[in-house]
Amino acid sequence: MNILFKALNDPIRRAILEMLKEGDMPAGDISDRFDVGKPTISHHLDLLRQANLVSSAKDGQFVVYSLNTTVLDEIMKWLLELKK
Amino acid sequence: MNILFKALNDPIRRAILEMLKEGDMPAGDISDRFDVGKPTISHHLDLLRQANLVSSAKDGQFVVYSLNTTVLDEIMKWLLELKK
DNA sequence: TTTATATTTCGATATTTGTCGAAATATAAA
DNA sequence: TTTATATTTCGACAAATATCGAAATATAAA
Repeated sequence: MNILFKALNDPIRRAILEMLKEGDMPAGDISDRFDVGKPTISHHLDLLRQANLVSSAKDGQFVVYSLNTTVLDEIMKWLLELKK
Repeated sequence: MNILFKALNDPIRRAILEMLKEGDMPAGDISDRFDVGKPTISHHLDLLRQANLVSSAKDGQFVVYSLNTTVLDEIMKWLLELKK
């Protein structure tokens, strides 16, 4: 829960998730769309993976990232509980 | 959106929201339930108010805080969009 | 008016976080 | 095998954040 909110608490990471919604993407392509260095994006991707919001798979020299939305249910459940 | 996720990215602030779900509460009573100082809680309450997650009303010498769940819709909408 | 209680503001500090360039690792292409 | 491309790891640094004690502010009680 903690790590989930932490992962979502950054505009770049949220934008990455929105991008991955349109389809899987290698790290480099993700990086190209932001004005920060590759090591920074790599770090953001690492946090997203720790939160289980993305998964990654190696494809040749590329590392392809995919969105995983199932963990979002946890947050939604928490939010809905608060609204009850 | 940014400020909302930021406000939710702290276990104490989330616990405060859960407490306020059970009913309005003055700052002191909230503070009593945590192992951090009153200035710290005051700061957390300030962040929650900035995010519009709580409102406060003065009642004599007390400042009573109330939960405001309407802004949570914004997050839920964003989460649902991601799952589409 | 003086004293007590409730809360916030201020100033300082330790920790966390986002960022970078350089170096390391891994795979592909020449 | 050498060179090029993709990505991550490392080490460092600046900015943001959580926390505290002391002081300031506001209201209530004596």
